[in-house]
Amino acid sequence: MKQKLEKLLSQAIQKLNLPPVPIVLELPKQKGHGDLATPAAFLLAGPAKKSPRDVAELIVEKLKPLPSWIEKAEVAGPGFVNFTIHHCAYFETLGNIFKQKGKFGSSRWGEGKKIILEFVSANPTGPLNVVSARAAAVGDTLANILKAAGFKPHREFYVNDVGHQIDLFTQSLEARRREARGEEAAIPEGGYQGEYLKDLAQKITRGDFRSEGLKAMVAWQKKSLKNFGVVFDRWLHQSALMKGPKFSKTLNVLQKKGHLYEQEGALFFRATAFGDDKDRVVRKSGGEYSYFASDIVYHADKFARKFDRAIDLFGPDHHGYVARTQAGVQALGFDPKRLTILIVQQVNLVRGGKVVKMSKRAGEMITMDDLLEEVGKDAGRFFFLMRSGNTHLDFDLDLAKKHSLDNPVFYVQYAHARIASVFRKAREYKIKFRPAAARADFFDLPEEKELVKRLLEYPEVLLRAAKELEPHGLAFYCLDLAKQFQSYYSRAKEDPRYRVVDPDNLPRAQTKLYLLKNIQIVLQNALGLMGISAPERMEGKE
RNA sequence: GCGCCCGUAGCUCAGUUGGAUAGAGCACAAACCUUCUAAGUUUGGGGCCCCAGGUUCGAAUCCUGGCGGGCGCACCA
Repeated sequence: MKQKLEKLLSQAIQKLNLPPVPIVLELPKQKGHGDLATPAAFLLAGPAKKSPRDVAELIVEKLKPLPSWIEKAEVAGPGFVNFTIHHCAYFETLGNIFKQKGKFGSSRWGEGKKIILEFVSANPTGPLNVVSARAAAVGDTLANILKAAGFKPHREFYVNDVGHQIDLFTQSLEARRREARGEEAAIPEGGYQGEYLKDLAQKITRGDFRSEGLKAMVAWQKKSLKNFGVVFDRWLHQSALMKGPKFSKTLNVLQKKGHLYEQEGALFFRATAFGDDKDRVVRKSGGEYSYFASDIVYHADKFARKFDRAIDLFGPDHHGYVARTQAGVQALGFDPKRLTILIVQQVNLVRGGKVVKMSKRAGEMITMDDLLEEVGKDAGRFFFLMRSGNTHLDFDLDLAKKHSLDNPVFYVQYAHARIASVFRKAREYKIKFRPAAARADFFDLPEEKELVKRLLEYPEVLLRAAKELEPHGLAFYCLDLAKQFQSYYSRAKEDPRYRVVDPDNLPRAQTKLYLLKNIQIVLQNALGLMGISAPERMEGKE
């Protein structure tokens, strides 16, 4: 419908001998401004040497005679052209949604390109925290969104199982074991104090502490993520990457291109040549390679594995690494645009209106497992997805676990469940839903047209989320759609024309069931992408 | 000091890439239950879009300079 109108408009502009301009069609915010509007006349006012209003008038003239699906086209305001679309045309579009079902909203924008998303990638030294949970929700949902937009996404977790932190972890674990045997032992400076190491130290009976300890931590993180609905395609261990031939090969490439130099016994990468503020150490003077070295190799490996694009989600404490990582990729000769680094910002847990203070040292931590247990997967994911990833998030624990409709995730799920409930009611009345029995002439209430307009927005919302790599638009869309539906539904109390299940008027009932089914499809699609369940009925009333 | 992010209703935040009179939820005030789920809906008040310049038909949105907040600036990962 939109495309058809765009075409008509560009034809009209051509007939006026005006230069082609990109046609923008937007949904007017104001009621009374029609269903679609274009500001095209503003862009053409200059070349035409006329006022925007006059140009708009000319365009409307040239559009005549209007096709039957356009009710009217009028000039308004300083030069907008507003179109009112016949409600039958909206009814027709429902057929598309109904036919496409779970595919409605998908596109081929990504052209089947392979895209790797690396996220969470927390150190295997302890349980996952709430920022990791946020990264998991955002990363996983982005992968789903990109898939719907025509990419082939791959989820990867990079396990940093090498280096100083791992040494500390091993030493802490050993200290806990000696402690358990009644020996005197101290956790090393900067080591890991958490209680979980006490349990772990007792469980490990054979093999070496380092590898068994890491194995247990990775398994734990894997389990936490699975409970949150996030399953990675691959867990890549840094140690494996460093053992392979790729490591020296990649560094040789940098060496040959002259991007490395030695100074004071250390090997430096000339990151400043690519926009970073400092050159970065690749091999320390002690002979060990830095974390950064392995990260460059990892990114080279991503592109060597034929991924067209790579997306990294970094935690708030790593944003100083963005410039050097981009620099590394560029120095290796890859187009830096192929790598996008997103920052997942800090999470403040709020309880009773106050930020929950956490201290890692004192062991006062709320982990991802704690959060999941307290608020559940659905609320957890929805709350993380309500905000853009790169802004700080206040996570209201009290609200998230409320089983009432103040809770946005419940509100959306309730809309879905309510539709399911209407269908159950229809069966009680022996009304068998037949989509083909829906009729345009019973699709006549203004709210119904508005609802379909909302449904038609969904593909654009989804595509936009994919382009911007921002899932929060989807969450807001669900809320808007749910609200619009609830409002429509509620009118049945005062006005029988809004009642769906009316055994005395079967065509009307069928038409409304058809509309509701389409709303349900879109809600299911959106919730599905976010990894949130779409329940048939709401339970657990408090 | 340098870099990145942020500043919109009392609070938490949207704002369709520069469009019409800036929106939602919560909170506050009021109205509606012989119902397809009131676990709901409707209405109302509430704004120097941090400040000052600039760009143009038009700015919350873009540019410059400030102010305020967060984070980062290791031969740690």
